[in-house]
Amino acid sequence: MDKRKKKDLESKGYKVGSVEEFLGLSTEESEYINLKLALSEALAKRRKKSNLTQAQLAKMLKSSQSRVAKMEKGDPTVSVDLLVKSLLAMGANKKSIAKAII
Amino acid sequence: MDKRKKKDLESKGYKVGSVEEFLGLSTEESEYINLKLALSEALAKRRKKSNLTQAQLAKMLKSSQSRVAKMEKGDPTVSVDLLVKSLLAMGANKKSIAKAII
DNA sequence: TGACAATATGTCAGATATGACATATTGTCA
DNA sequence: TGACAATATGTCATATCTGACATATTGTCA
Repeated sequence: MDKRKKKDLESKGYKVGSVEEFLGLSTEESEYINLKLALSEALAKRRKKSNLTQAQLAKMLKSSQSRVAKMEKGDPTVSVDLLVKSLLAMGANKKSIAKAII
Repeated sequence: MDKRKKKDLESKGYKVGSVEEFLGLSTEESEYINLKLALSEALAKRRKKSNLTQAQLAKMLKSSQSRVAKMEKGDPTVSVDLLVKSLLAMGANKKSIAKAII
């Protein structure tokens, strides 16, 4: 993770640890964020493929447009749980989720 | 998902929808539970491979023995988020997580 | 350009997950 | 068997996530 990337993430609202930690190890953090972003993208892709607006999808998921937007943006207030449940609700299965993550 | 399985899950504290829903479709629910159980098992396996007790792992994760036990049991109060974060903290990467899910 | 649809961002009350603790159960071995 | 280690279960205050709403920004097309 380079400085550019860090700024990107911070601008999205992530706290990316202290400078020491950041310059040191913690692939752990970046792997987590990466995994989430992979799911986010999979969700957006699936929605677009289905020709749905965020508002329409939100209704299907019994959620709200704003939360769908946050999901697709990888907002830090969105959990992996919510992403996974949403993907499953859209017809994804374990296998396709695993594929999206790799 | 057969009746046996349902009872299993219910005995673990899951509410598996109404009878109608249960007898009908909702692969969605079972896929979610399945995915969680896959991560649970991966976690337990990894811990045992590392010859750690739940208490030792809990310390590493800044969690508690009881929560680790719940993670490994696939307790419904444990989120996919926590499972993923824990696996990453134990040295897993996206790829190995994806593999565990499939 | 303006007008309208779609998406993004900020905030918050209520819902859910979390670590921690107590305690119960199970496993192991002398 | 008893004693001790490991794991499981129940509960709760606090932390985090969620849907909902308001509103801002961006996209599109006549």
